[in-house]
Parts: sequence; C-alpha cells; structure tokens
Amino acid sequence: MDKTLLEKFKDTLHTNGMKCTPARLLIFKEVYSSSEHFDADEIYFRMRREKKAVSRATVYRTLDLLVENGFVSRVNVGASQVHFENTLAQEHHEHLVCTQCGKIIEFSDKVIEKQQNLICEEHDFFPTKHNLIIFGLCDKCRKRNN
Amino acid sequence: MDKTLLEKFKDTLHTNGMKCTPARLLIFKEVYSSSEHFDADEIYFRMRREKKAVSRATVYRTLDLLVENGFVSRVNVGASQVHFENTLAQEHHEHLVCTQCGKIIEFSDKVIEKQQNLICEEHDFFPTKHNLIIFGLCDKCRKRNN
DNA sequence: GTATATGCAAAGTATTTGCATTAGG
DNA sequence: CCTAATGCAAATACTTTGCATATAC
Repeated sequence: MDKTLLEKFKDTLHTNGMKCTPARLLIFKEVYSSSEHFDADEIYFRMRREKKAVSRATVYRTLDLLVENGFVSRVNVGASQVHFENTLAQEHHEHLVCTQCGKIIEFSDKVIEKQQNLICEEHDFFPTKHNLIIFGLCDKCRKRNN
Repeated sequence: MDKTLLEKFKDTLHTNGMKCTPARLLIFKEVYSSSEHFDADEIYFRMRREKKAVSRATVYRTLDLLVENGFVSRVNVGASQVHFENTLAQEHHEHLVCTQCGKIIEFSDKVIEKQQNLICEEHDFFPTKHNLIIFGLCDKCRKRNN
C-alpha cells in the first residue's frame, strides 16, 4: 500500500488527538491491502490468520473511526434491518436514503431509469422493480453535522 | 385496500398449493394498508396494537413468501452485514449488487453521475462518495432461477 | 385424515457496550 | 501519570429454526 496514505492516517490521528496504536495501524494496513469490498468479520479473520490478531471490538471500533474520517465508506445503508415495501400498488420509483438517519425519499426520473437499463444490459445484470438507491445525507443530518 | 389485490394473493396461494390462512391474509392486508416503507417488526407491532396478533416467526415467514411471489420488494440488499470499502485508493464509482448472491460489480457512468447530482440537489440531499447502488440479479442467479 | 402453517422458545448472526486492564503521549 | 484504547464477555438487535400443536383443504 501507498506510503503516503499511512502517513495521512497518522496525521489524522494526531490532529484529532487520537492515539496511534499498533491495532489501528494494522487494521488500516489490512483495509488497504486490497481494493475489494469487505465486512468487519472478514478483516477480523484475515488478521487472525496472519497472526496479527486484534479483538473484534477493536475492529468494529476502528472501522467506525475510519468511516468517520473518510478512509473507508460504508457501501450499504446504515439501517440494520431489512426494509420492505409493497409492490403492486405503486408506480416504479427509486430511492434516496440518508445514511445517517435512514430517511427515505422516493423519486422517479426518466434519465436515470433509461441509463440504469443500459448499464445493467452492459453488465449482464437484470434490474428488478424499485432497484436503485442513492445514498447520501439528508438536509437535516448535514446541518446537524454543520 | 384494493379488493382485486387480495384476490390475486389468494389465487397465488391456491396456485402454489399454499394454505390460505387467517394469519397470511391479515399480514397481507397490513402490508397493503399503506404505501410506506416498513420492516418486519413494524408489521408485528402494528398488528399486535390492532389486536390482530400473529407471531413474529409468522410475520417473517410470510414476508418472505410475499417477496418470493412479487407482492413485496426488499428495499435494501440481502447481505445482512455492513459492507465497507477503502476510499482513497479508488476512483469514484457506483455499484451493481445482486440481491440473491450478493455479488458486487463496480461501474462508472458520466450520465448517471450527473443526473444523480441533479436529483440530490432537487431533494436537498448530499451525495457521498460511492453512493449509488443498482440492485438486480446477476447473470448466474438469473440463469439458476431459469 | 394429512400435510402444511403456526406459535413458542431457543439458537444464530452481526454488532455494540461496560468494565477492568494496558499502554501511548 | 493520566487519559484514551484494548480485550473480554455480556448484552443487544434482528432474524431463523426445531418442534409440538393446530388447522386448512
């Protein structure tokens, strides 16, 4: 992994008065050891296999720290439960989801709809109904974060 | 709720040799009593409040049944854990996610990117990095389903 | 009557938290 | 030193499952 990235991480730790611990550095390196998607337990087991064991709790806590400081993104929504909606009573639409508070806004857009079909076709993907989500921050959460 | 929808549900039950039980009908009506998003426990508690109690297990089982038969969609991905990816080593991109096997394909698209920004602006939403997901079925899963 | 559906409680999975101990600055 | 970070185990949140009982067909 890129040397400067590690330095950038160390800087962030210093600047925010957080301690530069072996566990944090190891987790950071593990996260940046490939560009694949991963989940918390994957990191935990990978490190354990490589005899660089840290506790599960520390993995979870450090990943949160990395997300808060922009080194890692959450690929799916904050809401931990599965959300449903009834299908047949509704028009086709897409969703905006606030990753912080879970707020959902529905919208329809012809351009997105068309382009979405093109992209799916190109990648041998078959879109289902209600199938596109844009994650972001809603107005309120963004203001709260100032 | 629409009378024909309930009939359609009953038909589906018959056609697939599933029993038309009070619990299933009540859950179906509850699901179609509004067009809002919901999660399993919400249905469970709403019904309990309305003295139409069914067990949690039945709510979960019936929601699965409704999803399989197209009466309900899962709004977020099948994967139960939170997925992450490192941010700084990568170009901006979007994701295709297979709701059946969890496969993730990354893509970039200028049209989607631009339109996404327009839509976010319109709804006072602030897109974050790696923020759009199109859910669907990958080639393999679609073929497996025949 | 018989197979399927239900309810309950227990198990499972992913994640978070409290607290005593350790260690970075 | 002193505060923040760690590890552990227990707690939590959501969901699934095994099994005995009930019920639709």
